[in-house]
Amino acid sequence: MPESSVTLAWPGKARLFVDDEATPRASPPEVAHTRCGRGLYLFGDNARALSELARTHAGRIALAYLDPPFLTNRVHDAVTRSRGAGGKIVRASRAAFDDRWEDRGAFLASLGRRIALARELLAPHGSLVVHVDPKTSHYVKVLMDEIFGEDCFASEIIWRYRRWPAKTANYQRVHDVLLRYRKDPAARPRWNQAYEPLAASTLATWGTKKQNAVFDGGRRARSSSLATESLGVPMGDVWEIGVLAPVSRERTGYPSQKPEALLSRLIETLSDPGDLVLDPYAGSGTTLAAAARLGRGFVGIDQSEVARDTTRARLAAMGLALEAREAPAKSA
Amino acid sequence: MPESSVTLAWPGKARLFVDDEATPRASPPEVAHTRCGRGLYLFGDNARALSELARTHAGRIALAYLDPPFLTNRVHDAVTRSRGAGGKIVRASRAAFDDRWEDRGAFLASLGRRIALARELLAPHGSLVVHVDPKTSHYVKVLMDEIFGEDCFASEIIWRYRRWPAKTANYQRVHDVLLRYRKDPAARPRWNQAYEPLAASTLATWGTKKQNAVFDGGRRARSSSLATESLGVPMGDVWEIGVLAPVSRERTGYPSQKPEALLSRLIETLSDPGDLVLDPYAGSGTTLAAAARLGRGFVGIDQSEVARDTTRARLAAMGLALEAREAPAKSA
DNA sequence: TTGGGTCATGAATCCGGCA
DNA sequence: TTGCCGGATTCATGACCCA
Repeated sequence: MPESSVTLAWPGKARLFVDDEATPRASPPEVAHTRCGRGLYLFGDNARALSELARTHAGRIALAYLDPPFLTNRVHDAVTRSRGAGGKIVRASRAAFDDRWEDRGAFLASLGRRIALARELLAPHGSLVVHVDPKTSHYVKVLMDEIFGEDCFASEIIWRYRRWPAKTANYQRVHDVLLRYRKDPAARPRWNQAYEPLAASTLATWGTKKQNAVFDGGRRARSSSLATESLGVPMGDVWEIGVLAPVSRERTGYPSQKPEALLSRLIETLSDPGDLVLDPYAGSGTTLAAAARLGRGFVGIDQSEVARDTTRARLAAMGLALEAREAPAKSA
Repeated sequence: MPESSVTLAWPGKARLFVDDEATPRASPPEVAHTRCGRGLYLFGDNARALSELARTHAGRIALAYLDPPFLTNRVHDAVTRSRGAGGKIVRASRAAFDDRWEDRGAFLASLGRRIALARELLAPHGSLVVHVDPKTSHYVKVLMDEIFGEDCFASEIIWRYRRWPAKTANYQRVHDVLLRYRKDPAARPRWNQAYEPLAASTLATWGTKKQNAVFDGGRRARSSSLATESLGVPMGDVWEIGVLAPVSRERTGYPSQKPEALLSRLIETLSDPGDLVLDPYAGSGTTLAAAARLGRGFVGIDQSEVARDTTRARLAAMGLALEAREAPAKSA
């Protein structure tokens, strides 16, 4: 069956793989490379940075995590708090990233190009995860089917969270979507099996012991309970992880910050210690922090000064310093 | 922003609204209309049946639920169990529906045409829900954005279930996707607010009392706990509902049968008693049974004899009989 | 150290006021 | 009329304090 025969079409789609694309803002001309422990941080436009990495990191990335803006058509601010003279808390906000686009086509062209560039850096056993919301996920999935090939699609992961209620005549949105693709479905993938707790109904009937399917002359009989402890159910594709609490110590003030628990689960299951994790939309640096904590190397990219400063402070708090700049590689 | 500028493209997409489409099998030539209490059952090709309904039911449907095949490229069998001579259980299987397609384009053309036809039957306050899996949902969503207009998109509902764990080097799939669109975003929608239980952490801190945000001259002050009981948190778009247990009383043997709890939630929140619910892929009749139980009228359509027989038995068990055939309406 | 009670506050959505 | 802005609403949850 020719599965990839259905694709997205829009005026100007050809821009997708052209360097001179319509980005919301002028990008800084050069990419600054900085070391940080076993990690690397690139300050500059991520498309340009990914192109440069092709010379040094092709085929070396175990996990690429992309958390692009969600096509909100707004500028998002970072909020910093400090104590003023009278002990009063003073709030300041700086633009962290610009999520305004000419139209959906421009958004998809920009994202698609970066996905394709990041894909080139993946090891055969590697995978790439894109984090989106349920308004954009469908377009992005069809685009990724075209870029990767549909047989490389691995999972639609649902991140389910709880948050403040809003009055609306609709089911309230309480999930994000993570799309995972593999570089090469023929290669043995990186995979560290994780488990989640048994359902309450299972615990009531079976306790924490393993169940064993019993067959009676080809027919299914009542399962028996084994002496072995169950590890739990294999991790599913719906993850219940809390959003960052407003007063969480983890919170940096950077908008759209993701919880480290989410990234830790991805990194632990999809990479081994010592592997390299890539985040081209590094933002507050959650991916890099989680990777470092789990003994993985990392490559982070962002073009926003607020993002760079936030990440630097965050890694410094972990004892990792962004070192002095290396000479930027000449752009290709 | 011209949002609908991105659409799906495939060879032969023009077939979408043409009557002579590529269906996997020849469809029966006529549609048989049967009454059933306050309900209506149409036996025959659902595209033809929906066209016929345009003459009698245009603008009358509060909720259309479409549970099409998931592009599995297989024939799905219904299994019936009966006791044979020696008291032994004898199993028989009959083909229930054919889910083989020339390619994805043919599948989308067929489904899209039926979605467009069902849309015509919706009341202004009505909505249409398509039930798919995470492999097809993305294509269907982009198609529906084109049919309805993107501002009519209401929710991506995640149905999360638990099932027997399988060993696989991937996150196990434990969810289906339901896409909801509204006919007219300007009309006041049918909406009966439902609630789910408060989170454990909230119960621990606040009990079952409502919280109240307090503002002190524009600035945020400490929230207070009110005397009023909280109703719980408004229903979200991730629903945890068990699949039918293999031995459930509800189970009919029809493949792909959905739990009545899932349909009941949709019907209760999106329609009022006395409203009409439509299911063009009626299958085992879950939607019709749930609608009847909740005091809604229904219109069911299916072209499979197994489906019709299963539905008839199911409704009969509820005290509803499919009456003798009416004269089929002449096709347009 | 631990556990219970209290504190602080994010950000979706609606609505009313005002330009 | 329409569109923008800011106030009101409301759970969720880690931090913090104290015994």
